[in-house]
Amino acid sequence: MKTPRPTSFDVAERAGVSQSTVSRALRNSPGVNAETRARVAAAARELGYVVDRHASSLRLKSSETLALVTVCRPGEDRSAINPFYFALLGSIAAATSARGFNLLVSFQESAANFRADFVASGLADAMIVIGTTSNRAAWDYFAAAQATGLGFVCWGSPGDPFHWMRSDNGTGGGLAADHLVASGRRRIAFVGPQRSPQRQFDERREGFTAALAAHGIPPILVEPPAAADRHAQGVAAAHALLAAHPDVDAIFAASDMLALGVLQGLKEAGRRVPQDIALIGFDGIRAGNMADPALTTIEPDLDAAGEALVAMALEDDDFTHSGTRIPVRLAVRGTA
Amino acid sequence: MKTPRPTSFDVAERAGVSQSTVSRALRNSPGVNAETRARVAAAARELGYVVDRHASSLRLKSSETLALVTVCRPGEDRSAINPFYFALLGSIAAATSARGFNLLVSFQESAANFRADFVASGLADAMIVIGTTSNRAAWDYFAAAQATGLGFVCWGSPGDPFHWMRSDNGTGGGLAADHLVASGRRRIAFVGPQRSPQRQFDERREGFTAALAAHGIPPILVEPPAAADRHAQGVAAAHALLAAHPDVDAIFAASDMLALGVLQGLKEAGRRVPQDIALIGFDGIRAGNMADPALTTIEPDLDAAGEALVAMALEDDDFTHSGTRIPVRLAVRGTA
DNA sequence: CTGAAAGCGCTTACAG
DNA sequence: CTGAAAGCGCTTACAG
Repeated sequence: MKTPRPTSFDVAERAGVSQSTVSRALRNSPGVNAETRARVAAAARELGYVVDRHASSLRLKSSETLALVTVCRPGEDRSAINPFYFALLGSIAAATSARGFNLLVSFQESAANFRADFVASGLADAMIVIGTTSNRAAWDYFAAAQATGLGFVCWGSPGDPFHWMRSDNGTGGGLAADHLVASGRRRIAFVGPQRSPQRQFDERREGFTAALAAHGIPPILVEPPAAADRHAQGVAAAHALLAAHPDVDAIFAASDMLALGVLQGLKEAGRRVPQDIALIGFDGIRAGNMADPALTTIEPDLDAAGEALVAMALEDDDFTHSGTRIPVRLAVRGTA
Repeated sequence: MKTPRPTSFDVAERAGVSQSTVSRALRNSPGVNAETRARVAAAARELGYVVDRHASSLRLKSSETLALVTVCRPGEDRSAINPFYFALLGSIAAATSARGFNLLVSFQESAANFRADFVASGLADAMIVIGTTSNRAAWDYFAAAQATGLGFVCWGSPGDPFHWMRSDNGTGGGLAADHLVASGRRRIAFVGPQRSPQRQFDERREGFTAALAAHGIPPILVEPPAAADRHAQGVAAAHALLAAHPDVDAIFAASDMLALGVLQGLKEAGRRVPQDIALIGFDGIRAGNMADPALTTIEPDLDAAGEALVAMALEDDDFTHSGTRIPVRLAVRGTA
């Protein structure tokens, strides 16, 4: 596994040129004779030579690498991470790779593995932080890191001091409300955190209630009971809602995981979806599409989200795009 | 964003020692006076100094980084990647981080972004390749890369020349068969690729049919029709199976995504699950748990898989653990 | 226990 | 267009 790797000096010797010429030829610097360049390329190929990225990065003071931190729930199994974040990770990876950059990922959940030194150590040129906003300790840690001068970009809305980007939540909430009202629903509930530090849930609720108000409908607001994860919270919330408002005929859940839990709760209670109760989620996760019926949802443009996050992290030194909204659309499927 | 970072010389000056002493103190080298060490640590903290990983890696010839490549289906949206691979990615990340290593991830799908030079460039110390075995071009590329001397570890069974690790598929197939027979099923089908290069599907089928044979039951074998993804293949396979064998009373699908598609197809055809037809999948993806009814499945121990893959990639220079089987268990939920 | 110095493998200003 | 040389920021053998 450990044959000493060839260096640019080995390539130089084989090509019969100096080491500096090898470097120039391989970096496509201007002013290298075409024939020389070809000879160097051939020698490099024959030797299986690849530029040492550490030496190169050290010299250039840039690593062409982006660090992506995903904040997890403490104790959460890695395979249980909200699939929305995995999907966002995928779109960030695509945007990173399109720029020829590498992506360093890190899942963090507690003081035992909090780390924000990717940029400080030169490992990465910029950092993006995504993941659950429910992990207070993690966000306090990153707030402290930011206070020391480290700039990074967040998805969601963990708090005011951060540079962030998030879905156009208000518009999404409005789309959900309009769709439910247009399909004849009148006793409409919002299931989602009301007193959370997570601004995006407030925005979804506010956009939703504002649109309902325009139709003269006051929403039923349901705070999901505490539970192991969003799905379990949704199940419990459905039962609580039905107990307090048996005549509810539509529900907008603040996230798909919550909505999938609500769907299960409604079925357990013998309610038919969408005949008895219509249901709309938020996020567009794939599992929603495989639910029965398939979950109608507000779907952010994930490709746009990944692209915008990476662009802001890598190219927008002053974070002038902080606060940008990612467009959402209503994806009508089976539940509403 | 670009204040010049402090170096070990800056720390040395502040602590009133030489640069070499700073390096030793910070690396916890033996033979550094405790008081000196403390002074250096304090100076580093005050300056916000972090060791430059490129300089360090260049000197040490080791990057403490693992590269993880996920092979995708060409044209596939990043958010549509089989969630099993995201879950595996998560468990690999956990095992990597437990060793204090960094994880570099790369999603690859076509010649436009094939890359295997993470180790050759010094960026990573080892490489793991996971993802769909259906992308022939990708695996040909990695086979060629391996032929040039690059060693890496794969999940699944893309082909014989690779060092691999995979689920105990045969045992899993047997568990599925025994469970179906024990619950009284007799007209039992296997839905999964029969003529694929993907050994793990063969193994699941073989373990399944062998166990069925012990009960004197011949299986109905169904090759899923070509479709956009496994889920769509499952839907189509269910319809094809019902057309050919209307009296089928149990199905074992080669993967959860396939099973979820089968479940949808069965519902479309008006069959009740599990009353009319029992269904078992393979993989233990989270979406299966949220299906209605929740999908009974064969679940590999993902934590063990991540740990074993990372250990083999990082610590097993001769790949002596190639061929290791990850244990699986039957997770009985709603569909069987 | 500590310091001066070499060297890891590059990139590029400088000189020709 | 090409080469000799400096220097990126570390780690560690060598000397004291």
